[in-house]
Amino acid sequence: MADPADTEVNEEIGFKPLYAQVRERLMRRLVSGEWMPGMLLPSEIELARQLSVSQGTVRKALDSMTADNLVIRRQGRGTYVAEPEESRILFQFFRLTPDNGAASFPDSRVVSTGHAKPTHTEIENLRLAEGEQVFRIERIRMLSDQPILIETITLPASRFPDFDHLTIIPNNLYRLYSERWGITIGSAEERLKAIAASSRDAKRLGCNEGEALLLISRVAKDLEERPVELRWSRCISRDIHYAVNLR
Amino acid sequence: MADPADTEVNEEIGFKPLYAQVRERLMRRLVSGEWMPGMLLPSEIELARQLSVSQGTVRKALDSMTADNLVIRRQGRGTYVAEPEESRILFQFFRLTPDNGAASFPDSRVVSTGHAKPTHTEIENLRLAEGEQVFRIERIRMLSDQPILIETITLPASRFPDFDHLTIIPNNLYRLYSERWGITIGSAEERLKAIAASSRDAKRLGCNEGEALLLISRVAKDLEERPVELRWSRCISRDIHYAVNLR
DNA sequence: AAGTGGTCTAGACCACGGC
DNA sequence: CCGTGGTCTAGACCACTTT
Repeated sequence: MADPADTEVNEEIGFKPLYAQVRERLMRRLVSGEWMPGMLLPSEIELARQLSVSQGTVRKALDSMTADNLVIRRQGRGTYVAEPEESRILFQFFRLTPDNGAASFPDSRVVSTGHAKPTHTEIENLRLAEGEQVFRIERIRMLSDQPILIETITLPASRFPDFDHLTIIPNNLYRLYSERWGITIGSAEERLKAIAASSRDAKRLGCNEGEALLLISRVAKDLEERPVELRWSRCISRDIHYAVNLR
Repeated sequence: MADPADTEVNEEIGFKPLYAQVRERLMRRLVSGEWMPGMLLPSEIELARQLSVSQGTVRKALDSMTADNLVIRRQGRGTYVAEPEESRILFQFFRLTPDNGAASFPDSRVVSTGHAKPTHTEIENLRLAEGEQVFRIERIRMLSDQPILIETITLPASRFPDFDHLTIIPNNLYRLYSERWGITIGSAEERLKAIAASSRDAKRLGCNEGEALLLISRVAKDLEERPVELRWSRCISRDIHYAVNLR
């Protein structure tokens, strides 16, 4: 029962190590909603028994999921599904940092919301089907009461039914996606450019028209790597920078 | 001999797993220059014998070094010290990508070079000692013959003796650092802002004064995490973006 | 004391590359 | 063919957390 060839057929060129197959089977249970954020997973030994592999193989699968921030392991307690908790989101998905001092979660003020027909860019980035509608949110975010950025968030209406029924839009959207629609954001791709502030953005941000702004466009993806959210942020980078670690 | 406590003293709170100790011992041999880029390391079994640990422990140490791009493992051949080769550098340290098309290594044209007294910023970022001199390079980089960025590179003169004796300054500086001074760049921290083009930069880049530019400031570090190079790049981001993957 | 993840070992077989 | 790294297993002990 320990032979890789026993548990799954290896046809043609497509060999996959057993631990990768185990990871996929665990991922399926995550995606299906069987294991919700915050929940305790079965122990390594129990999972090994269920999947008919050794504890070491389960461990290697769980280690790779830990590296991707999908689960959190605590010695003596067990393995938990990662939660979209503020401090983690801040660390993982928010790269803006004050030039002096530590990063913190910025407050938000919603400017507008509503359904719309998607633009060409939105259709491409969110891989929308023909005729699919989107929901847009525009909001201003501030650090210590200073507006620092204005962002336009676009969601495929089909994956977020009744978004417009929300009475309030919380600061931490990724937690909302998870709790209300069971959608977990697992990764994101960001692209940065420098642009000149439009008169509209300048007015909202309280800066000069034509001032250089950092434009951050983000495509956030779920656990199956499907694009879920498109976000355009225009940011005053006078006292703030975008930080990246290269290794 | 397999007991962690045997091989190194674990005092007070400072426990370190055996594989981490092995990694440190291997790192020491890398840093010392015993193993130069491109060289073949001893096999896992041989290293295990030398260090009196199991092959699995050596493997865990080498795996973590692989994750940090310090060594490259090839099944059937062996484990090699990573080289500052163009395609790898491009992937690891160069995040600028054309909006349409793949990234490529930009050409360079040196504008000026010379020794100088460091600025306050340079002293801080490079952690220079009192009175230490720096060497500065200013160059323009182009993609398909279009100037896209101008960069100012600052090096501590003490770590790069006779830099001014160079007849030509190659495009791939990190390979030069490695071959000429045995300095390997292992990681870098980048900070991005949007700024308005100065008249000087505008002239050199062929853009309008006041146009929004992407400012990228990078501190590159050696294998011991000591800062080695400071680089300020001002980039025209009209048809180019800075790409980041968040996971 | 019992259960969990974390570390370490030893041995087996496989896939790959060069002889 | 042999030696390499890659995978998988089984079993031991450790450190941590809860009961």
